Amino acid sequence: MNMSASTQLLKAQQLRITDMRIKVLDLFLSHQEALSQNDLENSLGEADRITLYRTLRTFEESGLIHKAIDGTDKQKYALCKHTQCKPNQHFDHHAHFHCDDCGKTTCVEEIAAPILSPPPGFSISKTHLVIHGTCSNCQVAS
Amino acid sequence: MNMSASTQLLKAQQLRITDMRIKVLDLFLSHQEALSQNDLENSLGEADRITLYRTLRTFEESGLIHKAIDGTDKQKYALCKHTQCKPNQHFDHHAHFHCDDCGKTTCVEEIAAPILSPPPGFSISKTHLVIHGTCSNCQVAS
DNA sequence: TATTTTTTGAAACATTGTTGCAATTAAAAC
DNA sequence: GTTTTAATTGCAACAATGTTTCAAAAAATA
Repeated sequence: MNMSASTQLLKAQQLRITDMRIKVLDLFLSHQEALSQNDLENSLGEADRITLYRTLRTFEESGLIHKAIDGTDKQKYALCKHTQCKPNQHFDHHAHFHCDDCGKTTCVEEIAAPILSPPPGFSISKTHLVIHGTCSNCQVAS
Repeated sequence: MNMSASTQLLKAQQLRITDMRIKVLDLFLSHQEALSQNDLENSLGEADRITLYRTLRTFEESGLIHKAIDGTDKQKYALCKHTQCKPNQHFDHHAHFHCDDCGKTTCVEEIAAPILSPPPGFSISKTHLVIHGTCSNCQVAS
């Protein structure tokens, strides 16, 4: 029996294999851009909103996905490079690009968030770099 | 008759002087950190939620305040250096610091968001730099 | 002070975040 | 392949936030 990619990922994180988790993970695997809870709900049909919410939290805690901060008021998530991220310990230092046109947010692995020296008295745990602009898709369209 | 700082600011932006606007602007003037709609509601007492919401939108459009992106799902706003920002044209390039401990978000004028060259096909309108960590206040406390 | 234009406040509704709990299901044990 | 055990789900319920419409109230102007 060959396991799907999503099943394998779940196994590797020692998470129970459930329908919702497979469906959600499949969606992340098949999408380039970061997905919001709403995006996922739309794709999933009539899945339970609360279960989805908890699934996302579980995935984030296990290091499967990370928040893609893009300056909007909607939380979006993207797949982690799962080889690096561990439970409660993320290693996603790349920038996120948010298109003002289509609203999609994507990871930009090529650009890293800068490493800063904290001002006196402060300590820094993580820096995020958010880029706003127009993506190549929308650039062409206009 | 001497005009208050908030009245002057409103006048300069050609906004009508109303109670709500003065109160909200006074709050921004007297706080270091960025304020969320909820923060403001708490300080304002029983002000109308919808009016506050619209006041913030108006202020942002006129260039009085800007969104302080901090990676949380709550929108927060901070005063602009009003000499630079104009309606629909912001010049706030500084980083924002978010304290994981107390949750406060502050502008870090000393640190600027990096200027990046866009990947082929993309265009960049603005970059945001968000710093997470512990502020000097909370550092001492722990 | 009267007129005009903007702003406010209420009602109403959608979306999102969040918890508690009983029913269900997955994994482990037998 | 059942049974047991432990985690997950789905529902109810609630709080916070975002957003529009429209008549009433207030601010600026004449």
